[in-house]
Amino acid sequence: MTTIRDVAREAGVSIATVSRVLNNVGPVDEETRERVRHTARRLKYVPSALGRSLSMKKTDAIGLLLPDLFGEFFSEVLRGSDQTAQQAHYHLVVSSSHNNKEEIRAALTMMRGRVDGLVIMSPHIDAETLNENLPHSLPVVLLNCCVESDKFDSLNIDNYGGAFAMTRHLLEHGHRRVAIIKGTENNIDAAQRLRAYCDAMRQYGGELDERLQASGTFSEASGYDAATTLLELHPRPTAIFASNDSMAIGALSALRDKGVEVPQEIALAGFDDVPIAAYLTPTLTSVKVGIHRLGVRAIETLLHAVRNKNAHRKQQVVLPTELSLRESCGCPNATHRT
Amino acid sequence: MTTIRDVAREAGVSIATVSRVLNNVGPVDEETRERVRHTARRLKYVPSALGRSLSMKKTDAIGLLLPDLFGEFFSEVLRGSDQTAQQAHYHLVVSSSHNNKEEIRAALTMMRGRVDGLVIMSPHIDAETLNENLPHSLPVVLLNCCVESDKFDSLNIDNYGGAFAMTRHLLEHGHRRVAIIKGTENNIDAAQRLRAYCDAMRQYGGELDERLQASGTFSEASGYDAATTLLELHPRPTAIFASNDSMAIGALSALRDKGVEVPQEIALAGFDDVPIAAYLTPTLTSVKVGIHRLGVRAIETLLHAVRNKNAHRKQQVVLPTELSLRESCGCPNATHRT
DNA sequence: TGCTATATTGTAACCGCTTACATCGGCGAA
DNA sequence: TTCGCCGATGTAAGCGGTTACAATATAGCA
Repeated sequence: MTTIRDVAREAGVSIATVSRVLNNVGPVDEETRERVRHTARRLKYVPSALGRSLSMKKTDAIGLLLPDLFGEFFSEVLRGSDQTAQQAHYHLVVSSSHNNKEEIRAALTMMRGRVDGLVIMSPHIDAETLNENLPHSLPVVLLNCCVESDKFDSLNIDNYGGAFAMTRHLLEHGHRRVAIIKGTENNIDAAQRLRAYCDAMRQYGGELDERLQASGTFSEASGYDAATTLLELHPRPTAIFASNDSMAIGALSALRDKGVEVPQEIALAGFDDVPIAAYLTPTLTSVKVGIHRLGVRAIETLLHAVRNKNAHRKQQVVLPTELSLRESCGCPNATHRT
Repeated sequence: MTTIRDVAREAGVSIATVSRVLNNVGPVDEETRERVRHTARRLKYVPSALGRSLSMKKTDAIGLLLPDLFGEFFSEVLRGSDQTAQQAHYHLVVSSSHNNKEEIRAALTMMRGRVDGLVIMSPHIDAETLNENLPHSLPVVLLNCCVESDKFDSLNIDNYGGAFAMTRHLLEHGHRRVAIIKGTENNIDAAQRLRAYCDAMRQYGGELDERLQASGTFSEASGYDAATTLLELHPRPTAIFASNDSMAIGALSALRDKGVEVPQEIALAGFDDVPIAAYLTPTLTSVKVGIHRLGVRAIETLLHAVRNKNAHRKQQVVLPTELSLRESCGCPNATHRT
């Protein structure tokens, strides 16, 4: 692999001159410039990002830590992030499936020195672990983490607001036995959504019954199983609120297999509003989060921190949600495809 | 940020000793070892990946170039890749939306020196561009690229075989007017699938009619539109083969909106067999590619190349496909959920 | 002609790490 | 005792860049 020294030798100049030419900095004689350019091209020279990073103390890369990569949710976050990072000429170093502190710790140290900043999406992390494993100077954006600290920028989905609004919406359809398919145990999103569901049920005359709270793990399969379980109840719930769209899709499948009409016999709603929600049969009512935008915002926030060398005032933002009302909840004038 | 020098100074040893302790290499007195370890911990020292990479000439990172990040297909490839890379203690540097040569070129040089190897998934790249922009020594695995060269490891989906089998399957259901929703123009996968469709139609008594070949771009929306167009034909097609699952999902949605029963009035099949295919209504018949496995294989192949310093014999592999027969094609004993 | 300002280029230090080689005691064998 | 060996540690040369500073040449000007 050709280095800057090879180019310098071939062009008969010093490495400083080569560097100057290639970075368009400092005065260089036009003829020399041309000669260096030509030599570099001839030798197919490409500067090593590594050497540059080391001496410039910046890597032009940012790390993205995700708990998982399964399903449309993460894929959308990633898409938004990649797009935004790329526009700013940054690279994305992705790392997923960090489901406990130890894995997170390992990932954090692995990223060390490799990236200029970090977007962390981890329902399991706490402020202490972060402080212990991150240099104070490294810009970090927490995405949907349950860390309450004004030392970090954070972006959170309004889980409570969204779930509350959706539960209330279902209740306003006249349902009283509204079931919920819960998300993964100990998951902060899952917990907040569940709490909102309970509060709304209590507040708007829903029938609060523990048996209406089925367990799930945010996967299609768990949604399928949960719905199957719920169908065995007497009396059956008349509406099901799945804590995310994947489980709603699984539930939908189960209901269909059992010959239950949605929304006529049982209404259904999800959370996240993934792109395919609008293409399901029936179209799926969901809590719109703006996942792609979430990724975009995360990177934007991080880049801002990077540019200010992390000396800026940290912001804790809660992104509002809205309801995407479609057929599955029984809305008469459902928006079909948005 | 503390460096190895800080630790050395604090511990009263040379940087060489610190390095030896931290890497468990060479003989070090037990007491010294303990002292260094303790100092490192006290100073919260974490070796910089950058410095290490530069001197070791390896980055422990591999690059993944994707054409896009939209939908479950890429998300699954990525998931398989990440999982495999992580197990081998490698990082993934992801970069997407490279839709023309220039963007690819840019991405290739950006990756330069940053990664130990590259997985390239690009329907648009050609061997020449690759050779010109990559050092000969850099291990590369081509994923679904239309490059015919024994200079590169490559992994290809058996587009032709899969599409041929699916078209044939639809014809064997008794359909003669089988329509296809084509993929993005100039896309190699799209072209191969179309060719197989035509061949199968010709060979097994299908009605070869250009109007049965609707345009699409691999997105749900384009599938929706294509199906809408196809429904206006007289006579209508009795089966639709979408070139990927996203378009099949869009088509399904369109058919339902028009009150067309699937599979009774029109049979439907997709390609890729994304995870949710088994959860749709009706469950979607598709060509199973094993997307996750594709990502796994790509990384495995690449790591093999990395370990052999790219001096191994390159292999061109075509991954077989199989049919996942479910309800949407009208199969009586459809596999429901696999 | 001598002096200074300026344009161009080179020298070398540094970024943080690994590692080949040198150094230095201490110990067993001749 | 003396020599060679070995274990423990330090020294310094890279890895591939950037850049402050020095050096040189050239031109402008008094």
